[in-house]
Amino acid sequence: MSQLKVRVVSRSTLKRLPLYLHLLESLADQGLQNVSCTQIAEKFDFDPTQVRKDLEATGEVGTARIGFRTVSLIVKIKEFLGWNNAHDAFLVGAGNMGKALLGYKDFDRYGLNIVAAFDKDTRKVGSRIFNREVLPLVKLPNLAKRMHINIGIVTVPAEYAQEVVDLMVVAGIKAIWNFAPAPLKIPEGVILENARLTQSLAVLTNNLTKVLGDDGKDLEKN
Amino acid sequence: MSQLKVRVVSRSTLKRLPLYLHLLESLADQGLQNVSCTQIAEKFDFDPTQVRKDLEATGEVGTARIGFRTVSLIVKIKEFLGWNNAHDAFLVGAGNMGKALLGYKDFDRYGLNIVAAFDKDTRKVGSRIFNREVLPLVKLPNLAKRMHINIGIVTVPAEYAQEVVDLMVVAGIKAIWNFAPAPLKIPEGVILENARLTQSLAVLTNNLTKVLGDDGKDLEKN
DNA sequence: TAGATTGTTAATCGATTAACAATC
DNA sequence: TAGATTGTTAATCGATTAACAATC
Repeated sequence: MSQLKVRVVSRSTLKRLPLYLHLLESLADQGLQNVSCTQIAEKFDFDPTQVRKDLEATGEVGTARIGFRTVSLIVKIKEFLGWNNAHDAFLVGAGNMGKALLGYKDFDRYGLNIVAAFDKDTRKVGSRIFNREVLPLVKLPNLAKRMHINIGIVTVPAEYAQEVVDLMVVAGIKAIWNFAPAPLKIPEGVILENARLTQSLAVLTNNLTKVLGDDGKDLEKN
Repeated sequence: MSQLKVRVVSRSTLKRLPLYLHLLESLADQGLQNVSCTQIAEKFDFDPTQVRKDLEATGEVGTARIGFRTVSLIVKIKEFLGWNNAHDAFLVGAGNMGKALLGYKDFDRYGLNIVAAFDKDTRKVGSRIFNREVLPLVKLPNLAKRMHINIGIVTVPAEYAQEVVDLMVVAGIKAIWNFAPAPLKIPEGVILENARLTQSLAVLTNNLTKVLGDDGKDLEKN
C-alpha cells in the first residue's frame, strides 16, 4: 500500500482549499506557470501567511522568489481533498434539492459521482432524473453493499432524515452529506457533513438586519 | 423608531442559532413549555455553556432551575436572525440550483421571499418556475430599485457571477447570497454570503480519504 | 431546604497574524 | 547582488470550555 500522508488540518483550511483550486484552475487556463501566496491572498483578501499555511497541508513545496508551480499545486490540492478520482454516491430524496444535485454537471471534478437516486414516493420511483434512475428506498441497503457505495446524500424532509441516515449506516455507507435541517445521530466512525442552507442564510439575514432598521428603512451611517 | 438591539456575535454562534430554532420548534409542537441549555446541548453534542452564550446573544433571559420559555425563545431567535418577517429577494440564474431554491417552500419561515427570477437565456425568459416569472436580466436594476429589493441570490455559472453581482450592487441590493464558485469583489457596505457546496463537499471527501485507503479499501483501525 | 440551572468571569485552546531567517 | 517569497517560529486574537456564585 502506498504511503498516503493525509495531514490533519483545520476545517477552516479545508474549506479554503477549494477556493484556491478554482482560482488556480482559471490561472492555469490562462497559461500561468507559477503563482505566489501573495497573489492568491490578494484575490480573496486573505493573509498571505494563511495561504502559505493552507498550502503546506497539501505537501506541495514552493520556491523562494518564484512561488508554486500552478499545475502541480492543482494536482496536490485535488489529491488532498480526495478529488482526483470520483467517489460513487447514492442520493435519497428526489425533491427539488435532490434534482438540483443530480443535475449538477461538475461534481465529478469535485470527487463525487451520484450513481442513483432513491425515494419513498412510489410516483417518483421508476422515473429518470438527469439520466439517473429513481429507485425505491428499500433497495438501498443491498445495492449500496453490492456496489461498495461510500457516500450517501440526504435531501429528504427533516422528519425522515434520521431514518434515512440509519438505513445508510446499516448499508455500510461511510460518509453522509446532509441537506436536511435536522440534528442527526450517527455512530462513531461514520462521517457526517452538514450542508444546511439555512445556516448560511441566517448569517446573511442577521447582517442585513444590522444594516437596515427593523422597519426595513435604511439606518443613517454613523 | 424602536430600540432594536442587534448584538454583534461570531459567525459560529450565528450558524448554530438556526439549529436551535429547528429543535425548539419541534419541541414547542410537542407542547414543551420550558427547555434548558443542557437539553439543547445534548441533542447536538455541544457544550451547555456554549449554548448559553449563544442564546444570550438573542437577548432572551432564562430562569435558574427552569431554563428558557420555549415559545419566547423561538420568537427571540427569529427576531435576532431577521426571520420574523420575510425579505423580498431576486434570484439570478434559472438553472438547476436556481430552480431548487425557487421550489423551496419554507424560505418564508427563514426570512426569505424570492419574488422573481432572472436569466440571460432568452429561451428561459417568459416561463414560470414554481409560480415565479423568469424575467430578462436587463430588467433587474429598474425593478430592484422600484421594489426596494435588498437581497440578491446568485445561481449563475462562475464566469458570469461577478457581472451579475456588479449589476445587483448598482441596483441598490444590499445583501448577496452567492452559490457560484467564484471569488467576488463587492464594495464596502454590501453584504456577501457564500453558500458554496464545494466547500462542504471538500470537508466530506477529505475526511473520507483519511478513513479509506487511497486504493478505496478500508484501512485497519490502529 | 437541596440542587439544577442560569449568568458571568477566568482559563484554555486553536486559529490567525506577525516577525524573520533562509533562499533563489 | 538585491529583494521577493518561502518556510517556520512566536505573538496575538478570538472562540470554546471550565469554574463558580447567584437564584429559583
